[in-house]
Amino acid sequence: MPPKILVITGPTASGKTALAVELAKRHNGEVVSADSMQIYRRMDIGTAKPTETEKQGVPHHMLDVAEPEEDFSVARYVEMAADCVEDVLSRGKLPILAGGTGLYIDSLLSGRTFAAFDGSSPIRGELEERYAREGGQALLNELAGIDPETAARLHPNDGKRIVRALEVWLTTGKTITRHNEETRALPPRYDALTLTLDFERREDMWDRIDRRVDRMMADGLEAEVRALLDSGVPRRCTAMQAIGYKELVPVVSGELGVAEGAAQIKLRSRQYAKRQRTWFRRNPEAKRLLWSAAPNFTEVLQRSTAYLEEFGI
RNA sequence: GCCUCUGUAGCUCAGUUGGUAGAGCAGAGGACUGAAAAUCCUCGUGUCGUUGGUUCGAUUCCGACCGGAGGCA
Repeated sequence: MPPKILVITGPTASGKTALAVELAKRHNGEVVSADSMQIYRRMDIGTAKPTETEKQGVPHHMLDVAEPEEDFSVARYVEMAADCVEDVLSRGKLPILAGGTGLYIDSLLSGRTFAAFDGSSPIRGELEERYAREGGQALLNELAGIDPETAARLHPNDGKRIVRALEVWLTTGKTITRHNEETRALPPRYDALTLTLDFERREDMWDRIDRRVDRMMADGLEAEVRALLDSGVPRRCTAMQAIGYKELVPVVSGELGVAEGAAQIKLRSRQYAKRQRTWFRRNPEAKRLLWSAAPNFTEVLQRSTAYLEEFGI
């Protein structure tokens, strides 16, 4: 039986950080972050990275492990996070995986492997160029001759996935369909109890998001973005695609008003939360913890503890 | 007070030479295997401001009225 771990997830601003810390204190745990943007250093306010005060002395892993100008990836995340989890387990403590990046969580738990990827190879760049020049349908037709299954499920506009499917074929000689079959057959790496936080009514979630964005702006998010740009972080890198950052680039350069920028962040956060919910909904095993109009932390803690006992942690 | 423009989907606006209407944004649902806070797909009936008139038929033409914007006094 794979080792047991606890997973806390949910849409943005649903209280994952606070619950993770509370449960860590009660169950001798350490937090392993599962957040695709909190991995970057110097991006604290906009990613809602837990502060020292919020951590309450509980060790946190997978925060600040990359520079903003670096290109991070799921594969790297799984590799590093797995080491963290092993380390926590080896010290006899409970790993608590907490974060909102569904792909990272699922990949780590399932023991999924990723097809080889050579960052120095020109293959991806060439495919992207062909996609731009010849169009998605042309590449999709080509893919259909190699991997008809993948070609059938991809849309001509889904450039990213078409390019990756061809890239996997060209670099490994194996279709991505074949690779997926193999990796799905692997046994799960961990036996996870997943707690999914959410709101009963989405208006309450929107409220929380709005208030959080207001606080971020008051805490100096604009200055944080400016500092990143001033230090030479490229506008087009992965880190600058984070919500709260890309919206403030035009504010820093004076092309957009602060109020308009903040409104954009709120809007994009709501849309992001919706996508997260779609992802989490497809895990039928997860225990859902819903906030009612007035968040009741005591009750959620009680229920979490009951789930933990039932699960045998 | 007079003149001009304007009132169509939650918002911004098209449009119908008279046969009850459609885009963008917002919103909803879904997908997702090395960018994932990314990327991609699907979904558009609403007293066409109100009320009379003309007409077989009006959201479309005409009048009045009620909002809004601008101009002249």
